[in-house]
Formats: sequence, structure tokens, C-alpha cells
Amino acid sequence: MNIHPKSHDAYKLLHDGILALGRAEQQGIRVDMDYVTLKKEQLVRKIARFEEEFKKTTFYKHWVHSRGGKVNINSGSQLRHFLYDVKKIEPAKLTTTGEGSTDEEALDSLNIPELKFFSERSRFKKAMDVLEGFEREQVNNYVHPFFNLHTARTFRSSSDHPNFQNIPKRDEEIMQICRKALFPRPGHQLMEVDYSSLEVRIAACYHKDPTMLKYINNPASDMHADMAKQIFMLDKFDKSVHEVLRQAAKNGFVFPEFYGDYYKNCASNMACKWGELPQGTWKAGQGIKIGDIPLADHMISKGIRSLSMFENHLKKIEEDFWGNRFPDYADWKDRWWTVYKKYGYVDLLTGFRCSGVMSKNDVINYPVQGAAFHCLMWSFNEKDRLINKYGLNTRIVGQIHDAIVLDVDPKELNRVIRVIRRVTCEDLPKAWPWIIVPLDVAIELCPVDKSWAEKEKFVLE
DNA sequence: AAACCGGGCCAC
DNA sequence: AAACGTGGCCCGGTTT
Repeated sequence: MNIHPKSHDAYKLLHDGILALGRAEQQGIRVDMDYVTLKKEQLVRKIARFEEEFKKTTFYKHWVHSRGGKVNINSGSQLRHFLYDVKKIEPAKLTTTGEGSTDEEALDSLNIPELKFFSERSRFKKAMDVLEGFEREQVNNYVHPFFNLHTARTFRSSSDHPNFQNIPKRDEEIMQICRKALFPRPGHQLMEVDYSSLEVRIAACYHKDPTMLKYINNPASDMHADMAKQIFMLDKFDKSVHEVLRQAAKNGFVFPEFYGDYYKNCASNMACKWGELPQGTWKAGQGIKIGDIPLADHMISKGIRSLSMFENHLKKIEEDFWGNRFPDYADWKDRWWTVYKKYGYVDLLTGFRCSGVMSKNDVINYPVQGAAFHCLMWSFNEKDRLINKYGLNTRIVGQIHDAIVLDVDPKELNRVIRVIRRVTCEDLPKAWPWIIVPLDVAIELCPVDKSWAEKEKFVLE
């Protein structure tokens, strides 16, 4: 892995970047330590309650008995041994080294109700870890997350102490607990600017697939809804009614396929993890409603009567996906792999070079992931330069791969939004002509003096 | 006691 | 060919 020897721009991007990121690190994000102290006390009690309930179960008592009285509730290997060696349950899922898995999904499919206390405990334990991280790293009520440009194989960034790039978001309750700790400076407001579907758009700059370019250029079109229609065999697709199916198609098929997954994994994952599909058994009456009909009945009526039939169905859809829908994208993947095998490296559109031992999936993913982040980095640098040039009180405080987080002076709000839209969506494509797709950002804003949990969509009037 | 590793889980 | 890409952190368990 190295930088393309001819690319001065690539050096400059990182040199400017490390300075701009350093200023964000120095700025920091305010932590409400009174809240952290109070919330930690509540969490200690909450975690203890789940633990007590769990310890009352016969499942736990058997576990303790099997070990002669000593169980560590945090020990996955002890749980694994008890489930798969002592009780001789067939693991629903294996780890990479072939052991029985004890992750939430695996435990769920064992249908052991007592384990619910265990998984609930884990959720709040996670929140506890995040708050303890903030507490440990704060100095005078500010955390200063580090942003590294020298650690990721893809030329992305990483963050640590504390990691600003993996604070819980999707589990609403856990998100609230964690993000209620983070505040702007007094009198200011936090703002997040996200590039919309950045990796998909940057991938299109490499492969230039006409169908994908059409999807990107036409905001009324919807690739994931189209795939949901095809996968679930629906003639018409009402997005508001079928949002669950759209998400299932997006997260269970389209993105995994882009990353290099294939139909077999997609089929079994979709059947149990996404879209509330029936658990592989395809029993009539199961699943969400399509009109008045449960999804399972709908699929059965279309001739998909079992998981293996669904697998075969997805196999055909995959062939159509790469063979007919995005053939130029598929060609690009093959070409890229051929180039790597011949020369031993692939070059990013941003002047960097990935070399070393890579799989085919690596070869198609690294350049996209890296170049997408570099778009963010360029915008970050330019925004930082303008804040300094104009002498604003607003500060950039962090970055999450395709998003910038700012601590905004409300008096400067309109100006900041204007500048950031111009920099991210207009100036960047002018600076980098290889960007042949429109870029778009979504802005979220917290009220003045409110925490990061209070983010709301900001709509330009 | 430190170093290392696998597994799990959070983010994009 | 290969079979989901990139990170960081916590934890238990083992090796050094």
C-alpha cells in the first residue's frame, strides 16, 4: 500500500487533512459530565436488574451447575461451551474459526426465552461502555477524538480515544443514552452534514454503468424499491407501505452484492434477519402484510414455497442484476481484478495506489471506499480553510467517513449552510473533474444548547 | 504482568 | 476467483 509516485495532489490532500483534523481534535466536543455520572448510576442499576432476572432462570442455574458454581456472565466462551458442548444444542451459526456462535442472532434462533434478559443486559452494557469512554477521555468537560489518516488499508480515516465514528445511532434508546452526553459549546448548536449515498456515486465514477448513472441522475427513480419489487414479485410498489421490504432489498441484497457477497448468503440472511420474512420455514400466515396477505402466503402464491426455492429465486435475480441491469458495473469488476492480477496494484481516482495481497472483493472495494472518503476530506479541508479565512466562530469538530460534524454559532448558521452546500456539492466536482455524478448532502441540526441526540432534519426553505 | 487473539458489536 | 469491505473497543482466555 503506497501513494502513487506521481501524485502531488494526493500528498497535499493528506497534508492539509492532517492539519484540519488536528484543529478539530483541538476544538473537541463538550461532554455533560453531570449527565454522564447520573446516567451511569442508572445504568449500573438497570444492568444489575437484568442480571438478577437472568440469574433466576433455570437456564442460568443449569449453567452454574455445569461449571461447579463459577460462571462469568461476560464470557462468550463459557456460554458457548454450555450451549453447544454441555446441552449439545446444534449451533444456528458458526464463527469464522468454526466455533458455535453466541452473537445475538445465533442466540435468538435458539428460541431460549431466558436469554432475553442476557441480550437486554448487553444492550445497556454497550451504552455504559460508551459513556465510560467519554468519561475516561474527557479533559475539562471536552472530549478530543483523534482522527487518523495512516491506519486504514483503503486510505480512509479512523478515529480513537474515543472513537467518534461508532457512537450508537440505530437503536433509538441506546442512541439517546449515548448522544445525550455530547453538546456544542455554550450558546452553539451541533450540525451534521452527510453526503447522500456517496459510495454508490463514487463507484459510478469508476464503472460509469449507464443504468446506475440513470438511477443517480434521476431523483425520482429508486434502485432499492425496484429491487424490492423484483425480489418480492410485486407489480406495483408503494414506498410508504413497503418501506420494510425496500430496506430488506437494500441491506439484504443490493449493498451486500456491491461489497461482493452472493445470493446464498443474501437468501439466508434475508429469510431470518431482514424484512421479517418467515424464518426459513415459509409457513403460511407468517411475515408482514402485503395488503391483507402475509408475506409468506404471498411468496407461496408466487411459487416460492421454501428457503431453497427463495435461494434459487435470488440466484436468478443476481444473474439479472449483474448480467442485465448493471452489466458495465460487472465488467468493471472483472477488468479491475484482471489489472490487479497483472500489475499487483490498483489506482484510486484520487491519486493513491493500493497494492499488496488483496482478494477480488478488496480490489473492487478499496478504491471506492478510499475515493469516497477523499471527497469528504477535500470538503472538510476547504470548509476549514474558509472558516479560518472568514474568522468565523463556527468550528468543525469531527468527521464520520461521509459526514462532517460542526459546532455552529447560531449567528453564522445561514452563512455556514450556504458555504457548506457550495463547497460539498459545487466546488468539489469543479476541483475533481473525474466526479461525473451530482453530489448531494443532507443536513441535520440540533437546537441551540441541545445535545447530539436532538438532531433534526434541516430543510432549506 | 504484558502481549496477543478471537469473538462480539458499534459505526460507515 | 471467491463468497460482505473498512475501522475501534470491550471482554475473557491464553501465551510469553
